[in-house]
Amino acid sequence: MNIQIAIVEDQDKIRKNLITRLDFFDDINIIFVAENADIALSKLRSLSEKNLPQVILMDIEMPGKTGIEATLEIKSEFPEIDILIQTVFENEEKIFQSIQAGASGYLLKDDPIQKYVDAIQELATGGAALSSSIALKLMSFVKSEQQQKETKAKAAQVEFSLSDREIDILKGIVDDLTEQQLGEQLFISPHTVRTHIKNIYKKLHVHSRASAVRFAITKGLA
Amino acid sequence: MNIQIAIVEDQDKIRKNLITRLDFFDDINIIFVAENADIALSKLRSLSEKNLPQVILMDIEMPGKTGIEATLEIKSEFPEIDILIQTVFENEEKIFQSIQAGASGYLLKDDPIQKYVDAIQELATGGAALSSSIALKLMSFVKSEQQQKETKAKAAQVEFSLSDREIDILKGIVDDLTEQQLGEQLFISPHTVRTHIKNIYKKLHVHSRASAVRFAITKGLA
DNA sequence: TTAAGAATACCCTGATCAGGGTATTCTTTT
DNA sequence: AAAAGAATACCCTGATCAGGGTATTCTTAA
Repeated sequence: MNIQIAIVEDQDKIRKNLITRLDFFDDINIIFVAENADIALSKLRSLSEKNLPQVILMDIEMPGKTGIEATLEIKSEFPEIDILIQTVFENEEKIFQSIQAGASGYLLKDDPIQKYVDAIQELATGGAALSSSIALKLMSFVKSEQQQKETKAKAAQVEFSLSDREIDILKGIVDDLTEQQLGEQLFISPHTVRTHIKNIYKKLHVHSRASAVRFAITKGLA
Repeated sequence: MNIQIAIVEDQDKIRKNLITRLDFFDDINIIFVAENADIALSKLRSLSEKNLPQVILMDIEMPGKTGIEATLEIKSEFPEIDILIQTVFENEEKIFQSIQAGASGYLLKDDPIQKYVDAIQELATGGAALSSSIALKLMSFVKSEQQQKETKAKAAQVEFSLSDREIDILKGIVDDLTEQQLGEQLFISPHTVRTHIKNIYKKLHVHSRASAVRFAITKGLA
């Protein structure tokens, strides 16, 4: 099948290189090339809907509007166009920003041209495309997103050296139990609960249940 | 470069199919094949460290231990082995579980064999490999993960119909201000603060600052 | 235009909390 | 054997909170 694409890239050399290498593939038609985001946008606006590119190859580092800003704008005006970000740097921050902005893929500039072609084809058929190192970063993000919560809790406990018993008490505070109720639940005197709470406050440098709850939840101890 | 792999797959047909198709590639050596997780584990244990496979192709749907459980076990015993999950279903839940368990890649069984080879090579060189539809799911997860946080806060405010002023008060509670302090900060009488707090409690069905803080933070209002 | 909601303000009372002590027992570490 | 930390328990006092009212003003929506 034939895929219409556009290229947005400020550097002459890279742009020309891309064109010649992609031109080699018969099923990929480069319908326009722009050297910055604004030119790209005005070209897009001048096209009739049925002549729009399906995929835009977008450089991330550009003078003026960055590829991320351009992606945001293009996606809001032309949501059906898939954007394939290309960059030389594996900057984690930028990767997430691009995804946020609505990019459908992320390639590194030293990926072989076949990768580009594969990626373009996958985007055109409704998938996403990621360089393997980018995929790795994404996966570790997803992985840590969960694990961090678990690991973090123990780290916080160690950092503030709360004892196991104090964690019990802290959880009770988060659950909004009175000293009385906590005592009953843990089979200790409410006086003891009070003592524990005082010690917890000292360790966490807080002076109220409200801030203890805030601490516990934000540190993942709840 | 030569890559040593192993295959864990319960279905005879698929297993044989994989073997013949992968055998075609000279730089991929299948050093063993197992029909379930336990057999795979014992084979791994019988090998000396330098003869371990670099990559294991793991079916996710298997009788007995699932591919996810197997991945967890293998990764804890042999962390340096990369695991490439393969499945027929694009089950979101399973994808995340696999990543959690430590898988380095995720393929669909109808991906062409070249994808398998590419994926194996990328894993062997330290990257990750994802089918394009899986990549898409991952990206939307990452995307929504951020956006949800923003959207959620307003949704919660609407859901519990807290007024803007009540949100001010709620934030003060999270910041551990007394009624007195809150009054000074918002230029209103502490009595008024009290009234607002009572109304907030009624709307949120809570009866203390601690639970209000918990609510505010977990709903993203803080 | 009338009702409802939001923001303001005040009163009262009992409950709970916060912070200050002190003390005993047990385990663990030095 | 001594010191330190953790868990237990009790006392006291002033501060703050929670929940129950009532009331006025203003805006917005029915």
